[in-house]
Amino acid sequence: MKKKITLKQIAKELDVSVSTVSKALSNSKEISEDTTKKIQAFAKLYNYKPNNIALSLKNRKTRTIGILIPEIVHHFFSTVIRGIERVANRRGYNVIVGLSNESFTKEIINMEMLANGSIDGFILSISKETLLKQDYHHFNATINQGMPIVMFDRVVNEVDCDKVIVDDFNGAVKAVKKLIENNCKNIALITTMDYVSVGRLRTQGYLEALQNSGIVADSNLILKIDDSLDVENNLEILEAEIAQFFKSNPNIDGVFAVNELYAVSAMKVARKLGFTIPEDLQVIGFTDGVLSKHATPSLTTVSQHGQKMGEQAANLLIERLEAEDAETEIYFTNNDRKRDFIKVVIETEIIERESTK
Amino acid sequence: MKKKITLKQIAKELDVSVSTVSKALSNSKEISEDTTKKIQAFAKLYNYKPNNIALSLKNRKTRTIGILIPEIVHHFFSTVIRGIERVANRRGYNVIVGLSNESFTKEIINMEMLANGSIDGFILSISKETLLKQDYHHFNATINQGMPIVMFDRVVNEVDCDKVIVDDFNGAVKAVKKLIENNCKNIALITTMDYVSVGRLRTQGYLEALQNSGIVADSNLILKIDDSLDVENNLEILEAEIAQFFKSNPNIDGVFAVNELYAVSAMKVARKLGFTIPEDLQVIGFTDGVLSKHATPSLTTVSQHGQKMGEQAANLLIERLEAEDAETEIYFTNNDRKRDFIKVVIETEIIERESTK
DNA sequence: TGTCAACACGAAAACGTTTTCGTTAAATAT
DNA sequence: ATATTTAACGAAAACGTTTTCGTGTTGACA
Repeated sequence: MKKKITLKQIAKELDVSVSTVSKALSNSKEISEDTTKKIQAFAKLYNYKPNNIALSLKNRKTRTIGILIPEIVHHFFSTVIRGIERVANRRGYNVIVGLSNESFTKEIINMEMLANGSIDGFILSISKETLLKQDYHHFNATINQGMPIVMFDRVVNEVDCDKVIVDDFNGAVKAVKKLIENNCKNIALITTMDYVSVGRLRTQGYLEALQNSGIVADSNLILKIDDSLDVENNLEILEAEIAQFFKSNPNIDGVFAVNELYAVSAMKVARKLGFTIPEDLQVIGFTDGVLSKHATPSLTTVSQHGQKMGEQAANLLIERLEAEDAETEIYFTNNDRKRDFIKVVIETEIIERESTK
Repeated sequence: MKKKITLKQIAKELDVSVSTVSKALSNSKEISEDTTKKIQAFAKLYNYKPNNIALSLKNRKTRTIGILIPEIVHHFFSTVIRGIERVANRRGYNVIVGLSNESFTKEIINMEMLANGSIDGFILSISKETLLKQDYHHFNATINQGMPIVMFDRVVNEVDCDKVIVDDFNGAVKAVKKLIENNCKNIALITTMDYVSVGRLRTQGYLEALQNSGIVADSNLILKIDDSLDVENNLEILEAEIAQFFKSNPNIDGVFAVNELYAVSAMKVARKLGFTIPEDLQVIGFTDGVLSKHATPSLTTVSQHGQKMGEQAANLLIERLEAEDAETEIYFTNNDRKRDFIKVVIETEIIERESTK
């Protein structure tokens, strides 16, 4: 077992100083051609690679990005990670991921664990519990310590940082508008409780689209699911609620659901109740994932472009990190003040499939 | 912006030495009660947390685990990550993830990027391209450098390390046996090309189950999909192949597919061709993911227990890491030799849903 | 009064780098 | 012949810790 070799060992072996080895390996012209050749050959032979931790300590930066998300077994979040990883890797960064599991406490613990030097900045999406508590001190605390944060999807005005979101509002507007154009007269909304910001925005979009077309919203046509319970493992409850909803409102001919699962479940229930899709009932979901694509009938959705969000977030973060570098290196840089925080809005797009006419 | 405070700054502020501060914070009884109190109060006030990088450098271990997987937008892999993260976090470790994207080169680059001190050990699943090339030198190289590896799911005999796999063979046997018991007479297999080990094992299981029941396998009933093409984005090709397959073999009354997508696609195609499921045709897939649960009809599957695999893998790795620690700390430990490499086999389980009788 | 422990703390090394600043010897310029 | 530059290298500091080994000051004891 040959442990990784260090500069010191190379130096000893070749009977030169550590500094000489370091310089030779970086092709410093302080070192003679002969010794440089000799040292580089030796280093190559022993497959020398500088120790990352030592470099991190010296440079006071780790070139790794911390990702903190509520849940990883989730198509949307994994596409975001893929996006982040893509650009991070391309730009020479690593990513380290933490999962809050939708818990406030785990979010804090994870942040503290990573904020002590392990990473240069965060990309995160806020946990449900945190949104409920509306306690954002941990975000502001880490920002105050000089560690930049980029938030995506589930963001919040109370924290000053770069943000990447999808245009939930207009996405919903587009979807409902499409249903209206397709001649739906009684469009239902299946949504979550209000505290997750994205759910609220999509609900507002629904209302807006109706109003724009001169339709008065009927509160009976809005079904709010309590998503504090784990729906994935309580599918029957969800389906029962939806069934009840359809039975109380037999005139429904269009459904807009704020996520994929609700939409697919709605289709499933509706078909059992005798609806034909899209003839009797048209359905549009939000978030374009695997379910939408493979459902029967396949689901028309509002695409969220998770990967693009991840890429944008990573670019924002890295640019800020490297701007900071420049700022400390160049002494007087008043002309190049830190840029303001920006909010990137990713446009949504309707992907038409079989669940609409 | 208050940057994180260091021992040195505390020492200066309180006019003591760095060593005193360090000892006081760890409650060393070398330090008087008075100074200890004072220092701890000050540290708490300024929210002192030791710098992780410095600790890593000093201890020559990072308490972080490197995960290297072919793809993250994939239900199975994300459940594995969830499992790893769960136990890693519980045992005080972080996880850093790299994606090989099924590419040999990216796998190597990622490994080298992480192996230079950033992590203590790897948990990985081999990329398709690597399996094709059968070139495993990078795995053996990192192991030789003293960095332990745990492989899961896609493993290979040529590398000596701990492994966690599912019982692909017996899972397939069980599934096909179930179809036979359910009175299927002509059971088809939809599988991949042979080079991914798991596909091969599942195929063998299929053959074994047939043979056990005295049925001669019919090669016409085996459809091999070339999964080098990106099926997710070429669904039509996949479906066309399957349709052709059904048409050439109209007597098929049972299908075993080596993954979820093939199974769901088979159901979709079959229904379009007029089959009723499960009456005319019964289907079982491998890998229990979102698709299986939400398909119509929902799919009977062989569950892979991704999360459990992740947990087992993490435990194996961490135990080995901490055994190494013990070995270097206690000088004579001949009685406690390094344990042999073990292969944990996770039992599969059939989850019955609507696609079988 | 002199010896020795106990106490409370500091100095320094170590982890693996990079970089600044010497230092020596040879080469060139004056 | 003397002064100055240049080439080639080494020493040491720094990043933030922990830990080993002093060291000086007490107080107790003979």
